[in-house]
Amino acid sequence: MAEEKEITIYDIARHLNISATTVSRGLKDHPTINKNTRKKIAEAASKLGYQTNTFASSLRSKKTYTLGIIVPRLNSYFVASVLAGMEDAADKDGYNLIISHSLESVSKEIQNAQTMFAKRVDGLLVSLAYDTENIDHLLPFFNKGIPVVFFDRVFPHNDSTSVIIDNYTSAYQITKHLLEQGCRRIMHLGGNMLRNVYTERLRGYKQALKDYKVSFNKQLLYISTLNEQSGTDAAEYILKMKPATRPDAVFAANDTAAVHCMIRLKAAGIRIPSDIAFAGFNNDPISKVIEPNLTTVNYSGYHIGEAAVTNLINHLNGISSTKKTNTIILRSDLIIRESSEKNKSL
Amino acid sequence: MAEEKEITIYDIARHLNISATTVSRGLKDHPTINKNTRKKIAEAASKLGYQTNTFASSLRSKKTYTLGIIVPRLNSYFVASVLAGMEDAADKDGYNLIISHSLESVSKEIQNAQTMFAKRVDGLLVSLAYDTENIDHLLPFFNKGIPVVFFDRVFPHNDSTSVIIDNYTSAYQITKHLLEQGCRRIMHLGGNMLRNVYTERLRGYKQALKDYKVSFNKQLLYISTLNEQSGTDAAEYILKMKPATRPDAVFAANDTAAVHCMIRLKAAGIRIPSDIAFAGFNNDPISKVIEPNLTTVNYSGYHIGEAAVTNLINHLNGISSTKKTNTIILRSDLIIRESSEKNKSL
DNA sequence: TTGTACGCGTTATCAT
DNA sequence: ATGATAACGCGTACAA
Repeated sequence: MAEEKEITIYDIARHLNISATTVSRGLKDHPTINKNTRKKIAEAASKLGYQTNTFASSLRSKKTYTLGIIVPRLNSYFVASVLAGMEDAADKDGYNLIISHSLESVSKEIQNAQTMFAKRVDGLLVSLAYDTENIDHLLPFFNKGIPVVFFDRVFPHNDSTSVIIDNYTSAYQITKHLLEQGCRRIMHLGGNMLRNVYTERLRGYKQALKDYKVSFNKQLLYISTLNEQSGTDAAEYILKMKPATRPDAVFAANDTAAVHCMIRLKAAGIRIPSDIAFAGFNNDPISKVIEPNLTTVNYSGYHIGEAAVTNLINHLNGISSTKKTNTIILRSDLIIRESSEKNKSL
Repeated sequence: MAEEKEITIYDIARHLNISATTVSRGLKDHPTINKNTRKKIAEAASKLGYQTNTFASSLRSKKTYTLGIIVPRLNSYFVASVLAGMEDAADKDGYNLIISHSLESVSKEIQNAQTMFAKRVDGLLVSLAYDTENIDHLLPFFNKGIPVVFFDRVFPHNDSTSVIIDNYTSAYQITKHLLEQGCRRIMHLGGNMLRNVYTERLRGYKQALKDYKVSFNKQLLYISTLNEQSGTDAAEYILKMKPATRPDAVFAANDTAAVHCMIRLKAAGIRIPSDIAFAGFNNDPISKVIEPNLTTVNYSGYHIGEAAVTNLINHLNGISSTKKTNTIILRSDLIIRESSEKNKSL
């Protein structure tokens, strides 16, 4: 209840019989301040319980030490890992995060971008919504010179850095792996073709087929939102096919779809991997729980988040420029588990 | 590169030949402003591309429209759901979230609290770290009258609201269910006894045993951090017991521990539920993937987050007081799946 | 090395 | 219904 007045640099100044300017400088280790005075200022500050007023500071300096983050959805294990990495990297340099989600819709994404802009974030980190077709809503940032870093679901843009993994190669490897297991009718569960991650995974899939002289079959491409329901639906789609034309393998663009497709197929008596081999993408916790364990691509959301923020902060500090480093590609590895080991099974 | 100057209310004022005061009032729908002037102001504002400077506003009004959130860890499905609920509720009233994680350690939690305080958040939402023993680090908030809302992992405090579920009753119900399946040697995998959620779950477990005249056996209580490794370790612990003294059921305080304990036991040839029945807590996605599907307690992180933020904002608006509503208990339901249906199996 | 004086953009107070 | 003015707390050009 005691509405105590805030301690300001003036209080410290008065306390020490020096000027507020000196206090201001002393507090941020300005080079021209006497070591002794600086020490006295620090002591007085902590004694009086001084706390920098970030608004006053931001108002003057135009710096907020706040980064804006827009993710498609908060409740996903991958996104949560990314945020953890971002928070750690930001914290290390004294930055805070303002986080919002687009719920996979452009309109909310636009609104979020406006909020971030109004809040004057020092930089923006974005993973695009499912249906975003252009990035006009980010123009205010570009025009004002506020750095934007895309991660995972990126958009080609000259002045921005993108932090991704090599989706093409990973998809290629996983498809190649299935081909080497003897699979020839490999179905692909893909996502929205507006998003690089899904087009690249499809591209890798197609290229692998080509390299193995397997022609691409449109019937074996199933595009969806890749959620639990989509996985189940894909299974129904497969079950409706004549047994002879059914796929002998499924490569899903994420683990959620793969796993729920598996569950439905298993319930229908399909054996995995002997009838149909499976592979997913993400190395989600569920991939280690499903039986048989799911072959997938592991990549660290944590490191993506960390790299994205570190790059952004470096840029803010003038250490690196977003023009110089346009794309950061993080490692991703194929993890082979029983769901695709056709030769070992039985 | 074009470092354009920001548009201020003075620019609008000049544009319309009125005073900045009027503009300020018009912009926020102050009652004493002429409808017509208000309209003109709004038009000029959008025409000139005006954006409120939140720092200047916060500096003057002492209001930040920002809520601080401290969670134990970001990368958990439950936490992610909570954040989604919080973000939606906050967004509805124009509030932003600054999110940080304690990584389950008090020291980081203390540091986070200081940052939040320095950033002058209007309110704080906290779920405590694993080893937090007191909340002295929140005293600055209490002293300054900044409302604090605890959620999930709460701490008894008179001036704060807690948003939780009835962990005791849920644990009681789940234990009762196992007892009714005929289980008599029910093992409990519990968490840190500093945290309400785990003490309450243990309490419910014990009470159910008592009501069914089953004496509590210390050997059947396994306290851990409840992560994947802990689940596996618990399984090893069980496997080391003489078969005759092994539990005939396991009730874990979260799904992660339950599932990974199951996986290890299954690998050792133990049949579930016939040899050992299983129940978890959380209704995590993995509970629907493990075979047999895991009996658990479902409760919505989303709603917890939503309720916590809504309550906090209501309090800030003076609609409700944290003194009046001290605890909000959200519904949670027992979900019975095959992992515990002893009578149906075989 | 330290101090003076002013401005950042908004809102509260008091006046008209 | 509108305006003039000061104040919020800090940072910096300029001065000493």
